[in-house]
Amino acid sequence: METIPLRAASIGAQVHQQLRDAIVRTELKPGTALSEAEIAARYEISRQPVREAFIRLAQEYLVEIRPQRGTFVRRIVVSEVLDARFVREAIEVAVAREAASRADAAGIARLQSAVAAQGLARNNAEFLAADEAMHREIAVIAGREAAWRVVDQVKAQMDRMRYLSYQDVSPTDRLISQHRSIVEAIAAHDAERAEAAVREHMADILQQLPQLAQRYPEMFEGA
Amino acid sequence: METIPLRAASIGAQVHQQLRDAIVRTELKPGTALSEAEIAARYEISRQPVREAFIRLAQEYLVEIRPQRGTFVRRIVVSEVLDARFVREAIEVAVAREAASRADAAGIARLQSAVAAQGLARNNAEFLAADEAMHREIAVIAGREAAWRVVDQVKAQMDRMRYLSYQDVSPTDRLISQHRSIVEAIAAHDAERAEAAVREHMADILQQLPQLAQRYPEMFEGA
DNA sequence: TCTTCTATACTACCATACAAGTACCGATTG
DNA sequence: CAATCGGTACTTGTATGGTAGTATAGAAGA
Repeated sequence: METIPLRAASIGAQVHQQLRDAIVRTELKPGTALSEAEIAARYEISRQPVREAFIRLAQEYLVEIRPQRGTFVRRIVVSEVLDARFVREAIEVAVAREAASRADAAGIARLQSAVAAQGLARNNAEFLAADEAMHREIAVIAGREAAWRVVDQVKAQMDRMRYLSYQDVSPTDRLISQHRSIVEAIAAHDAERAEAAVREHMADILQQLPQLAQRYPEMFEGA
Repeated sequence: METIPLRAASIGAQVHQQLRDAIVRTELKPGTALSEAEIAARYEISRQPVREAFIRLAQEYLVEIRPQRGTFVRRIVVSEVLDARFVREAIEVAVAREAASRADAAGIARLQSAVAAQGLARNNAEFLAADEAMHREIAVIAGREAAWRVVDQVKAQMDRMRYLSYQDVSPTDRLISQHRSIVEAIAAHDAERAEAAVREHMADILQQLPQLAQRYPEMFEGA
């Protein structure tokens, strides 16, 4: 048995990953100017890998490259967040329905423990991680991990908004109880109820959007 | 009134666009080896923009970059085509329902003429272009152009398969009549019927997939 | 004949240098 | 004082050279 060396990812890919995380968690605030040279200096690498990371990020709508001017973390656009929710809801509803019809005992157990883990999260970031893990698990059960990849990309815009509410004002209890409803519906192999539960959940996630847009106007696009 | 200069896209972006088209139309066949140097020479540019185009294509799952080995047009994977269809159906159903509830007279007229145009297509490529135009128009009517961008990216895998059937064996008549059903449902503001029509349509699009996989085994992945 | 080694010709990756465009600050001029 | 011009310090875009890893063909050896 040979251990596959697990090729180290290219520098460009690593930089992309790190910047992406920082942007999604709003450690890099919307509107911030990035610079190939500055980041290259910080990591002690050349500009080229950084540039390639920027290209990847631009394709994900996380930064905007303005030629000869600069590269900027894109501001949050309310309409884009709503569009992301629309797409995510459409996909996740379909995924949840399939999960409801295909879930076995082991999968249901994994879902239940995933929900339980959410109650233990002690801050917003931990909760969001547990949240994401559960949604992904539903996709796995449905045999639609590929669909999750699409959701994962689309929901980045939503996540930026959610990370802004770092105070635990967010009603995590309500979200958890919604998660519980979804899991129960899947466990009962009830596609209709699963769909309804997912839709209700999606409607709630963006509850704070208007307040946040008002509170951090410099991070949002428009007037 | 000043004419905006319309900045020329960077070379890298242009190369990306051209290669993407060629791949989706299967002019560049699945499995083909690409080469930074070779393409750079053909366009008489340097390797760097070509490399950046490769990175963009890799992120769209159209090519696979194998470090120090080469870059290859990804072979068509049947399961990925089916996954693409799943995601596309989920989104387009939601879009069609919204279109049904919001369509006005002008939009309906545009849809009807789009369907009419499909009957005039004289080859597979023309038909597919008209097909795409109509689906996009539905998204416009629904006010969900952003959702269409996601569909557009996901459906590239499906399109490669469809372009393979360049002989007019494909039952375009049937597809057109399905399109007509979708338009009628939207015109009647009947979301339920629109959803059903879209689902039926999506089921039909991949009808030829098994035959194509058997006919062009070198373009498909797996045994 | 079959296997193994070696030279060679690729590949993508990274660093560096240069080019071209933009923003801004300050001096100069009306 | 206001407006304009010009230099400077940025920015991203492109070209090129060098590096390390991979595949392959052919020679040498068993």
